[in-house]
Amino acid sequence: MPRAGLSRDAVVRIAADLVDAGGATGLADLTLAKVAATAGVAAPSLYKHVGSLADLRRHVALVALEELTTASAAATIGRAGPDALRALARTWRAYAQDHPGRFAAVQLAPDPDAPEDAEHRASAARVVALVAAVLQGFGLPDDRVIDAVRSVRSGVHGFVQLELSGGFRLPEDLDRSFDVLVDMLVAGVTALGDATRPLSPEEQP
Amino acid sequence: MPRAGLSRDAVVRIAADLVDAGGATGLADLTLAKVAATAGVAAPSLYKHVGSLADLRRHVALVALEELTTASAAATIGRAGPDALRALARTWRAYAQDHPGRFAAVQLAPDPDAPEDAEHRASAARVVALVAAVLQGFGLPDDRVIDAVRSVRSGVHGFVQLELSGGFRLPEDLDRSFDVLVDMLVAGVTALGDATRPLSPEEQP
DNA sequence: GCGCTTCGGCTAATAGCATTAGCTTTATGG
DNA sequence: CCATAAAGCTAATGCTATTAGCCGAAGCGC
Repeated sequence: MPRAGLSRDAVVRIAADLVDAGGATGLADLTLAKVAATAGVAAPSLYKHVGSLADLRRHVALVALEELTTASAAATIGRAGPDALRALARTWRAYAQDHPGRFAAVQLAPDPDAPEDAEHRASAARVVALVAAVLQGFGLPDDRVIDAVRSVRSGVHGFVQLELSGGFRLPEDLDRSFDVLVDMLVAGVTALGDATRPLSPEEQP
Repeated sequence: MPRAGLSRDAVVRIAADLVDAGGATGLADLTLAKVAATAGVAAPSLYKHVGSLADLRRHVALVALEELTTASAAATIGRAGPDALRALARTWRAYAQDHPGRFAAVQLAPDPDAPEDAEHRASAARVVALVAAVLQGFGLPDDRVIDAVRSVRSGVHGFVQLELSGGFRLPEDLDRSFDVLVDMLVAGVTALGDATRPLSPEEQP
């Protein structure tokens, strides 16, 4: 009986692909049985590489977070302000469309206390830090950055989530609606900076 | 052997309560076994009142949609424009905090084709129509209403979702962040109306 | 009050899942 | 060439949903 030559990474990769193939509910529908069948292995064998089904889901989330961070960084490099924010939003939506299951995994919140979730927490924090960095270009006061980050995450995340779970009816015009939302966020974050910055000469009343 | 006196509504109510007790993941964690235990009945007996576990989840979603619609209507009656929109947003967040499991069920998208989902589709459409009605007060051009509705839903839904799934770190300042987001949406929708409306006399350049 | 029908419960059985325990074989390193 | 660790296996447990078929309780016509 030849050996399958699995590894933890291989198992996670198989799971990530299965999860994407299952669309928006792919993560919920993930089972060890399917992973084992795809890998050509008996289900209990997976426990040599992964702690549990929940553990596997967490690792899929990690992969997704890393990919999303990498793509976001690539998309925003060399850009600043509204330009960077738009690129960031576009990247997130594109990632969700290309990887619906993985994107659902991004939503999995790590346990704030569990030590085995430390890597997950760090990875999630990296994405948030990236958003914060992009928003730095808007000259926000320090204590408003967190509000802006949360607003942007909420808007983009909410749109993408609704879109890929079928929450919007007409499939047409979705691109335009997304642009409208992103414009709102850009304007909102800009206003958040202006509200507390001293007026420039040409803005003087 | 005395009879339990169940009904479909009673079963759904028990399920809805269980789902709320389970927090953000309560809907995913719902099982017929738990419902049966709570009702004091054997699991197969539930099939006299409900078609399947998925069917039960769908009915929970229906209850949640109805409750959310009722609460939203009550909160926005007698209000218009920004005032109404703010009240709507506040109501959604409050509902999600009071009923995290039910709110997660709201996210369940009905099958656009399945005949048994007709009621679900109608109920979901009612909430959307209510949002559209609230946004009427902003004087948007007809073909922009849909963009505004989607943006508002995305922003509010996304924030609430992230909040109750633990996606935000510091529990403090969440109220302020939510206010910032809602202000962005109000300003954004207002701007969407102004952009295409002829300028009033005092706005003439 | 009597019987019939319907309805709401039951038990038993099947099948799929995650997970644990313990065995066996393969690779690997000395 | 052998010892050991890693990676697979089968068997077993216990949970889940779901189906089938039984049986007593409630309500109805008479």
